[in-house]
Amino acid sequence: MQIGDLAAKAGVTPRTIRYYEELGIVEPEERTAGGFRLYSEAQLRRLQIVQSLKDLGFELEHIRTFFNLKNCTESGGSLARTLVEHLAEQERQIDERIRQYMLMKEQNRRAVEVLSGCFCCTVKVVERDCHHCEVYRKHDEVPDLIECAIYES
Amino acid sequence: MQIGDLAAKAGVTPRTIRYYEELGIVEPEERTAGGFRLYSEAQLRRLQIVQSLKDLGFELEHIRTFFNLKNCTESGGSLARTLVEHLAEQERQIDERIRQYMLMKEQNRRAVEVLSGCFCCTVKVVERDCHHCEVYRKHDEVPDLIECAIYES
DNA sequence: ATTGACACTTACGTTCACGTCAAGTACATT
DNA sequence: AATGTACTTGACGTGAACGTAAGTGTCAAT
Repeated sequence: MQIGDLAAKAGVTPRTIRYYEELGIVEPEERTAGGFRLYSEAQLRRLQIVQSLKDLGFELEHIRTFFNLKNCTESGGSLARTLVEHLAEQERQIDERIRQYMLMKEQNRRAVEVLSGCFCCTVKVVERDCHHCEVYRKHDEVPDLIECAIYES
Repeated sequence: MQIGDLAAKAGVTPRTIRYYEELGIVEPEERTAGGFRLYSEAQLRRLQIVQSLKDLGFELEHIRTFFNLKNCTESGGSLARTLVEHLAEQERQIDERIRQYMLMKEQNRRAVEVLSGCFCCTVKVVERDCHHCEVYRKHDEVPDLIECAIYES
């Protein structure tokens, strides 16, 4: 399988594959006498794994270290532990990301709530009876829609 | 308040503030005779709003148009809808990401389980007589990423 | 008046994940 | 042997959000 075929199957461009090779993420299984890269299903699977990891928000450098981890045989029997440690660290990062997303979600929810429920908070319009706007009117400020959305719930 | 003070209060660098000014997001309230930018609490609040919007995934260019939109009366109430739509889409993406992370966490947990309990599961070694390996091989349950780590080389 | 801390503009540098040429080479088919 | 397509390496380009440096000016205080 040449690089173009692999690229098509993996849904990426040849450039992407060469870039990954440059980073040490995917190596061609072999080369033709003329220098053409040749791949097998194994590389396709690896590319798919890379896509998954990318979708999860991991950077290519991180992905590379993950793949390299298993190529380091000198650690001998402790490799299992190394992997476990790596995975533990990964889990901490996942937890942190989930926490961040939860926070974003909460902010998001509040923003949507305000924007949906408070139609008086439109451009340059200050309704007299709107609680949200009232705060701003007191300070003689035209309510900023976005301010209102983010901070007043 | 000079740019350095504002930057400190907003938790950004002066460069960032100048950059925002360049983009038309934050203008100094006035300038000294010598050209120093002077700010008030209003600009601090706006910077905080920008941070919030950034956290919500908006790009600076997008943020700029939002701020500009509120100064243009003809947009009427459509700005609120635009924002709500964006936030709804944003929420879907957040949910999806959280779901993915949860999946990954589960995969991770199982991988740690295997690796901790089964020391034969080192790189390139899948012991035929290993109970743990056998179980996971039978049920084809070894998670993708870790399968790669354990079974491939 | 001098110092030191801060500010000013201009402009090039950085990171990430590739895109996009360019000039030349290889492979498969006719 | 000729053709057409895909491949090769190398190098420069992209965009978002700033970082960093150079050279110079300003402000408040001593």
